[in-house]
Amino acid sequence: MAVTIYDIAREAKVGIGTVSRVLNNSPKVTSETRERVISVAKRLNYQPHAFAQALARKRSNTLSAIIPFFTNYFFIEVLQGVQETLTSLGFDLIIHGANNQEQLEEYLVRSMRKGRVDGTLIFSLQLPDKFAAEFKEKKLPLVLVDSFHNDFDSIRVDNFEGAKIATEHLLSLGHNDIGLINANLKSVPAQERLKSFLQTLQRHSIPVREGLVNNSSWTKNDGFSREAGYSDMIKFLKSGVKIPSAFFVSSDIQAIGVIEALKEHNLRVPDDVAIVSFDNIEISKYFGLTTMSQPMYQMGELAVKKMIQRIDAIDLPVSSVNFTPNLIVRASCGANKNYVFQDSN
Amino acid sequence: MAVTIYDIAREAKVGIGTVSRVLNNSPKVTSETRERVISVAKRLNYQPHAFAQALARKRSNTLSAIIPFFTNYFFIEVLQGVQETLTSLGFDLIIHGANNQEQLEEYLVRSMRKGRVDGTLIFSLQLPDKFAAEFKEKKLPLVLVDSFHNDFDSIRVDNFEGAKIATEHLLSLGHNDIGLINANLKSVPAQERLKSFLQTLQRHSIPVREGLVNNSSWTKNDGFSREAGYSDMIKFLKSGVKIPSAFFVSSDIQAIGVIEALKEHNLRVPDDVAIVSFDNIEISKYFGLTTMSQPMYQMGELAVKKMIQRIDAIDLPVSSVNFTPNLIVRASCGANKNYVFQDSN
DNA sequence: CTACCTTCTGAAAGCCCTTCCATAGACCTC
DNA sequence: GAGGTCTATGGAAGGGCTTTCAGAAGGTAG
Repeated sequence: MAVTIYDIAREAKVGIGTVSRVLNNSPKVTSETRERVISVAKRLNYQPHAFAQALARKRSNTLSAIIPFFTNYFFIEVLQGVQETLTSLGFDLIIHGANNQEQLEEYLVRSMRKGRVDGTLIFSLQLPDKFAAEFKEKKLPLVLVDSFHNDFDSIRVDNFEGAKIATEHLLSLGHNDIGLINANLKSVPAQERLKSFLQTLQRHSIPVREGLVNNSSWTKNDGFSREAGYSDMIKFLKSGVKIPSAFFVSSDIQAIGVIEALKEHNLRVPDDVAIVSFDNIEISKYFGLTTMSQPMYQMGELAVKKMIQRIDAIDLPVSSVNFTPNLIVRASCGANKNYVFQDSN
Repeated sequence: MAVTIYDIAREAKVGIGTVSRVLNNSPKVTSETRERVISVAKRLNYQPHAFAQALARKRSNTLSAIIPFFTNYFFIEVLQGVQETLTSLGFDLIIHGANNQEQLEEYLVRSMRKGRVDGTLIFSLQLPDKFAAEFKEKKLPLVLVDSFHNDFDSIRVDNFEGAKIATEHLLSLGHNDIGLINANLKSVPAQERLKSFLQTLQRHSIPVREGLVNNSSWTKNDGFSREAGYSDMIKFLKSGVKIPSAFFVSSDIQAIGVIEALKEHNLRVPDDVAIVSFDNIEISKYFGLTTMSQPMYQMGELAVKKMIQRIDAIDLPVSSVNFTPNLIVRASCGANKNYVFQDSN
């Protein structure tokens, strides 16, 4: 039924070895037989059987990606980078959306199934120690994106540098009384963004008034949510602390809630309060948010390149890359009075 | 190096056939030998080799999904339904993001590679005739989501019913002068939504004034874009036609542009103009859009179920399912004065 | 013309599994 | 106790490919 190399061999009056050699561009075939085989293969509309190839080659040319389920623009973008790079290399991508620890582990087990995939990409999820050990021991290629582990390649965003740029942007606009609406300090990015915010102000000798630093106590999504931003801002407004002229908010999604809360108290953004946030998720453009953009596509691209290197040489020294986020100036900081949002910005 | 059933057979002092039977839960094994084999397999940390299995079973237990990368939220939601259902069935999902016709075709070719996948899901993309014929001839399972072809199973949203519900919702709120901001009529959903809008008004004996029906001339994304909504609304406002009390807008993303345009002309939503749109994309809740929600997760779920059926019986009659969208009442129609958006609604 | 290389080729082995087939042994039956 | 049935089991075959290996064919040199 399906065309195999045996069919081609018969029709072209050669052996199967020769057919295989032709199809794999081995140099040791006369151009005459090569032509003959190729023409027969075309005529029969031959398609190689991927699994048989993978079995014989001990190489599947597919990767798996484990992702916290992608309601989030960040992943789509990164994924696009991953996927296009992979395609250009002839690889396939198996997607696993994990909503919780349990699923993550199930998918890790699957990814470890011998031969199934050549490597695994993990996005924004903490690698459990148990699996770290197992991947390491079995020498299975693993690359972390937006996550970190000492023993594996990782690609992250430099939260430190990003928060610094964001804070300095506000400083450069003349603000010298700046508040912080942060996520929950349980999250590493929140810790880093806080630390960098404080250090930057210190370096510029700007004091931070009591009550201006607000770390979220929300646990859901580590406080990276609209709800957290909204309620933390409401809490601040009710605290009686004098409102600063600007806020650095640790994520766009929180900033949306923050703006909502400000609006309810008749405070306009940016006229009364300037806002700079972090992430540049898709909807931030609809809100005119000035924010720190992560080079998502490139991160995906690089993740794949690292993975390929790792597959080819599993014992390469581990590397960790930090991407510096870019400042996107829109309306919320007050610097771009003419901001009109377009589908492309 | 890697543990195979031969290793297990040797250690457990049985034949490989027995090992295989145990691992596949065949009933014809004594519980005694079963136990022995299982304990050895556990001890050796045996993992079956997926490709060898696929080769022997002629079944790969993986599907491919071809997706337009730009439709973001819709497909992500659907995908979640697809992926979770698939996982529960032990299937894997290979993702192909197609940005253009060329890529679509490349991925179709890949999906047809013998044995690679058991079936292909196509999202929101038109299946080229050439491939339709080939899939049909080779009897490769194919299911279309948010797309249609006579020869294959498809799962869609009932645009007709949706537009009717949306229009009737506006009528029920007392509007009897309603405009339409539609996408480009090149797109089938736009055609259906227009037709249903007109028929519904006619059925209720509501006349449609000259100039109230606005079909977009944008070609990018068939006019399903914020830009199109914005500029089509601006054009309407400049046309001199008296503004109706409500608009049905053919997609949420357009509605966002429409609202922007209205705002610029100092028209408030819903006080001056009520808006109902279509899709219920994620960000619509941030804008308080009253809209028609598509049961995206369920569509994904059903797509998988159909696919599994199709794989098991390729000659089943072709089926086409239409999901009826749900009306989500938020602020933009004026019916829900208390709407406060929450992360969950 | 023989001996020796080279180059190309066919076929077998191997990748790891499932499944079919034949057989050994247990158990019945008359 | 011979003949028959049934069940559990071992092992070969087969799935489609790559790769190794040995040998055929052709060329070169002495």
